[in-house]
Parts: sequence; structure tokens; C-alpha cells
Amino acid sequence: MNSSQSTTGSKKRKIKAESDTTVTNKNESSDSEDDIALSKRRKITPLKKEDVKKPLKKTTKVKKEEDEKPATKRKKAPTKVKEEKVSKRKKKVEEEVEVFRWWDNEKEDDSVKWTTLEHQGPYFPPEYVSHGIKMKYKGEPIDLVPECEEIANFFAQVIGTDWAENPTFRKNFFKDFQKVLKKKMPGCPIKKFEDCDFTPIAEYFAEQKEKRKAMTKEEKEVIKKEKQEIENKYGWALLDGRKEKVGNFRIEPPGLFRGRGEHPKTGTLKRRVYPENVTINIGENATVPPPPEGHKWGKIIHDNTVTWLAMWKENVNDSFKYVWLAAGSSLKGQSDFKKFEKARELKKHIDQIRAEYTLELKDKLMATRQRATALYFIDKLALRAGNEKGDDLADTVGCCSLRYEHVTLEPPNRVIFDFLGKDSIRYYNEVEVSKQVYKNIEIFKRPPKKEGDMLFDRLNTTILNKHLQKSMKGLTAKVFRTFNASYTFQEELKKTVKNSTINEKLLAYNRANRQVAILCNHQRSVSKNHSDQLKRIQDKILTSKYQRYLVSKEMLEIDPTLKKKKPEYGRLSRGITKEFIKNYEEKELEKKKAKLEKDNEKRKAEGKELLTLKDLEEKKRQPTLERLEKQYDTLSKRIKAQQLLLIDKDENKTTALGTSKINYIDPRISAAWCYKYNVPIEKIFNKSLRNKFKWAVEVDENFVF
DNA sequence: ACTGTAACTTAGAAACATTGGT
DNA sequence: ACCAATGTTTCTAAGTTACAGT
Repeated sequence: MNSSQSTTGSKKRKIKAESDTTVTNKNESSDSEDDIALSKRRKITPLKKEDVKKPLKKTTKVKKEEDEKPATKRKKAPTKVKEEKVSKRKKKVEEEVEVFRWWDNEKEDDSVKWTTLEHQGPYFPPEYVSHGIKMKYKGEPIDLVPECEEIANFFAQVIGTDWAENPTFRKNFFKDFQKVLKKKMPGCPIKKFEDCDFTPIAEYFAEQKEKRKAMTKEEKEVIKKEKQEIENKYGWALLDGRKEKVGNFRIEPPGLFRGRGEHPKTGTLKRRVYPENVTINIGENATVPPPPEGHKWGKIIHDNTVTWLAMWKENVNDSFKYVWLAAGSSLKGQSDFKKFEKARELKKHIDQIRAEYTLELKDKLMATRQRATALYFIDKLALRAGNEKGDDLADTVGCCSLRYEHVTLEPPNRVIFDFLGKDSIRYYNEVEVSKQVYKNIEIFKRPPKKEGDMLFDRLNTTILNKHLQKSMKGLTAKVFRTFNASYTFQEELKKTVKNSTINEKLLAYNRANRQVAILCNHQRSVSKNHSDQLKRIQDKILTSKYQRYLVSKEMLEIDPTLKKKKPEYGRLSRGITKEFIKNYEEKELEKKKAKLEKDNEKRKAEGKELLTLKDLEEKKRQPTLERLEKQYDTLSKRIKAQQLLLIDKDENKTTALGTSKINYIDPRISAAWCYKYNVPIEKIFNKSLRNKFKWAVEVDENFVF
């Protein structure tokens, strides 16, 4: 499924060798900016504990940010329907919205998450409506009852994608399809997947899609309005009397499970969820939302030690699904804040921890040695903890669950990691490690250990985390990822040049972001036309190279002795084929002709005589060596720039910056950077990130992670 | 220690919306 | 003005961790 993995995954990344085990105290270098005039500083309320003692006001009334849509969009409303809607929306925007400033007043104990809680329950997808389009079996149209037709639809929707070709997906789908057929349509002739033809349904869906695309503005408006109404109703909860946004209030619709990687259950039917399957969690005195007609809630509870509003059990993997508040809510914000504070606390202990595990790498107890080695990787490479998984899940690993075959040794001290991690994303990394670590891996891989065996057979995440708690309260393996990501980011940001332009600063910001994303191995699949884009740039590079070659040849014509000093002159680069040259010359000729025509038109108007290509050739003045050298130089520079762009583009195409920005990098680092370098926060945090991080943007420019 | 349950964060893909270059 | 590139939001899968029970 992850086609991107297998093909392009082998980018080599190197991390610095042993030198950085000698832990330098880079933490306290709080190079503050004393040289900024106070007037220039942004006035902000610093987030310091001493200042936190103003508990009088818990909430502040503020005007909600104006709707950021450009006004032009609104003016375009040609119909009455829209006019009306626009004015309504405006009114809503101008309403005063309460912002709960929980960060002014930290709570120590957060085991109780709320005292009152009201909400509308989850929103259920509409019941299935039959379309009556018949799939074919052995070429014959087949009548299906709605329950079966719906499942046939699920497969039809997948036709044309990789899923439809995936054998496991097909097998699991057909098994479940048959189960339902047998129950709902006894005696149904459908027996073999290969004889099924879902294309009539697929074609029907394609038509529907076209129709939807061709809808008029008015029709689209109506749909949008309906959607908005659902959001208005189900999208909000009242938590301790405050209006807070609900995240995923929609019950997941039925469909075929799309597991990632080689998931054994991919294609399995994910059944429709009914109110009877759902537990509602709500305040004791709150009105329980009415379940859809003719249904009852599975259970109603009033547990204020948890944050979910509704819960159900899903049938494919037997796991729970929850309805939670949105990322910008106070509950999520508070736990985010706690997460980063914990990571910052690790900073105080990290030297000690590193010293300890470095010692323990040589411990005579194998279990201790393994623990130390695993911790070394978690710390240095930001690997995930790596819980053991059942064989009804995709075979992926993290640090503790690494197996023999995932790690190879290359003398004298290189370790090569190659395994599938979370979401079956490939982790490939060549790392130089300390002699001791290298030796340890050698020992852990010693026969009779073989492929399929655990590398750390005396270790699991529970043992590791238990041990970590001894160094710091609440410390677990995942804190290292947060810590190292945020810390790396802060260090990388120091490369920002003070007096550069905003764009250059943003480039520095994104570079730092990318370093973190690379550290955490955050990848994204390469877009379909990515190779086209690269080819275009590569073509430009080749063109420049060929031009440079032509220039160098001219130089050699003037002074053949140059060849001795500059052997690269007159040498064609690899990749420049005869075809390429032919192509290039043709294009050049075209260009010349076009230009000539244009010039001649002008000349005609001015009454001058017309020119031919030959005339141009003769008119060209003889270049000097000096001039040619300059040209050669310019071209070389251009080639370099283009090659950089190529690398940049390629790396960005496979690296996803969002995940680290959202989950790993302490937003206060970003905010402080903005203030320090005078970059508007909107340039780095979009609307939803500003909302998610509203607790963080109030730091001052001297914030140090 | 081992297993299963529960609750939460983290993750990439896909759908959808906006922007900006020709 | 069009449409491809890019950015944002939604969706839900896949992790981590704590903890209860055995």
C-alpha cells in the first residue's frame, strides 16, 4: 500500500558520532536580546508562575476575531439566500465570545476534568438509501437487498485504487460480504469474488460525482447551510458553563476498514454504529440528548475524571472510539501545556540520565545493558517506545520491539536501521555509534539469535518506563521525543539571521522545522506529479550545464591551452544525450526564429530592411575570453542554485512538517522567535494553530524551552 | 510478570478551500 | 480567468501509557 516507501525510502541520514555523548551543557545558553529597544518589544503578559496569582477573573470577554475570509468573497452573493446567510453570519461573529484563560491559573490536580458537562451527543450518518443499481455476477445483473447493496457499494468506491487490487483487502471484504449475503439473501448465487463485477455501481458513483460538481451555486449553498446547521448543533459542548468546540462529533460511517501497511484485517467490513452501541458521558444534571428516533443509548454515565463525551466499540479491531473536544479546547490545551512542561523538566535531568545510561552500556547484567542501549537510541534518534503487538495487526516496530533483522552492523562503528514504524512508515537510518553501543548490538545479535528474534529480549516498554520514573516523576519514553524535538528546534532556530528579510527568516524557521521532522521521521507520500516537477528542474539543470559546455568550448577555441588548467572545459556532463542536444538546438532555433520574426515586424514598421537568421549569426560579435569566463561562472552558480532547489524540493516532498509543528515543538519557542525577530505570528501559525496554542503565544521573546 | 481494558496523543491520507502564476 | 499548486481541515488509524485483575 505504501508504495512510496519501497521505492524512494533510502535517503541516507547521518548523525554525529560519539562526540555528543559527552553531554555539553547547551541548555542554559539563553542568549537574550538586550539590544532591542523596549519600545520595539511587543507588550505581552509573561507566563511566569509568580505572575499567576490573579485568580479573580477566570474568563475575559474579547471580541472574536473577524472572519478572515476576504470581503470580496461575500460581496459575490447574488441570491437572496446568500444575502440572508451572510448577515446572519456577521451577527454571529460580532457576538462576544468568552475565552477561558486557564493558563492564568494553573491547577495542580487535574484528575477531575469538569464539574458540569452538557452536549448534544454524537451525530449519526444518515441511514442507507438504496439506489437500485445492480452489480453483475458472472455477467448477469443481480438484485441485492439494501443491506447487501450497501456493502457492494463499499467495494465499488474503492475500484481504481490500490485497495481494490490488494489480495488481503479483497479476501477480507468478500468474506464479510458473503456473511451478510448468506444471512440477508439465503440462496444468493454469489460464491466467488472473481465473478463479481461492481463496475456498474462504480460508474453510477462517478456519474453522481460529476453531477455534484456541476451543481449550481445555489444548490451548493443549500448543502453548505445544512452542514453548518449540523455543526452549530452538535459541534459545541458546555463544559463548566463554557462553550467549547467538539472535535469529532460524527459517528464514523460504515465502510471497509483501510488498515495501513500490510494490515491483516484490511478490507474487513466496518459495521454501522447505532445509538445502542454508544455510551454517553454527560453531567449528572444535564439533559441527556435524545437518541435518533426509535433508538436508545447503550449507556449513560457521568464520569468527570475523563474528557470524552461519547464512546463506542468498533468491530474490526475491537478498540474504542471516542468523541472528544477539539484541539483548541481548554482540556486539550491544558494537557498540551502539561506535556511541554514535562519535556522541559526532562532538561533538568537529562545530563544525569545520559551519564547513567552511558555507564550502564557496560553493565554486566544483560537486561541493564539492553535497557541502556535502547534508551541511547530513544534519546539520540527519537525512536518511539515500541510496544509489542499482536499478529492481527500490521507488523511494525519501535525501539523496544526491534528485531534481529531491523538492525545491521557495518564495521567499524556503523549501525543501519531499516524497519517499518508507526503507520508502516519506513525508518531507514545509517548511524555512527559509540564503540560500546556497537559492541552491545553485536552481543545482542549473537547466535543462536536469528531473524525474527527480539533484539532486546530482556526489555519491554513497561520495564523501560518503570526505570525512567526513577530518574524523574512522570518520565516515559515518549517524553524524549518531545524533548529532543523541541530542543533541536530551539537550537536550529539560532541560525536565523537577525537583519535578514522576513522571507529569509521564514526559510530559517522552516529549515529548523524540517530538521525536527527528519529527526522524528515524519513522512508524507509523494504526490503523483512530483516526478514531473523534479524532471522539469532537472531539465533546467541539464540545459544550464549544456550551455556552460558550449561556453567552455568557445573558450577552448580561443585558447586551447586552457584545457590543461581546467580539464572540465569541453567536457559534457553525464545525462546530456544526443537527443537532449538535438532537442535543445531545436528549441533554441525556434526561439531565435520567433525573436527574428518579432524584430522584423518592428523593422518593417520602421521601414528598415528585414533580417535573416544568417544576418544574426554574422552580427554576433566575437566574445572575449573574459566575457566567456563570466558567463561560465554565472552558469555554474545557476546550476548550483537549481541543484539546491532540487534537493530542497525533494526533501520537502517526502518530509511532513505539520506533525512536529502540531505535536512536538513547544509553541512557545515559535512565539518567542516571532517576537525576537519581528515576524508576525500569522506567518507561522495559521488560524487553527493560533487557536490551539493560544495559551502559548503570550510568552515573551526571552522564553527558553 | 502477564494480559486485557481504557483513555488519551500522534499520524498520514483524503477531501476540501484558497492562492498565485500564466 | 483559469487551473494547478499549495494550504487547511477532516477523518480515522495507530501509537503510548496507566492501571486493574490474575
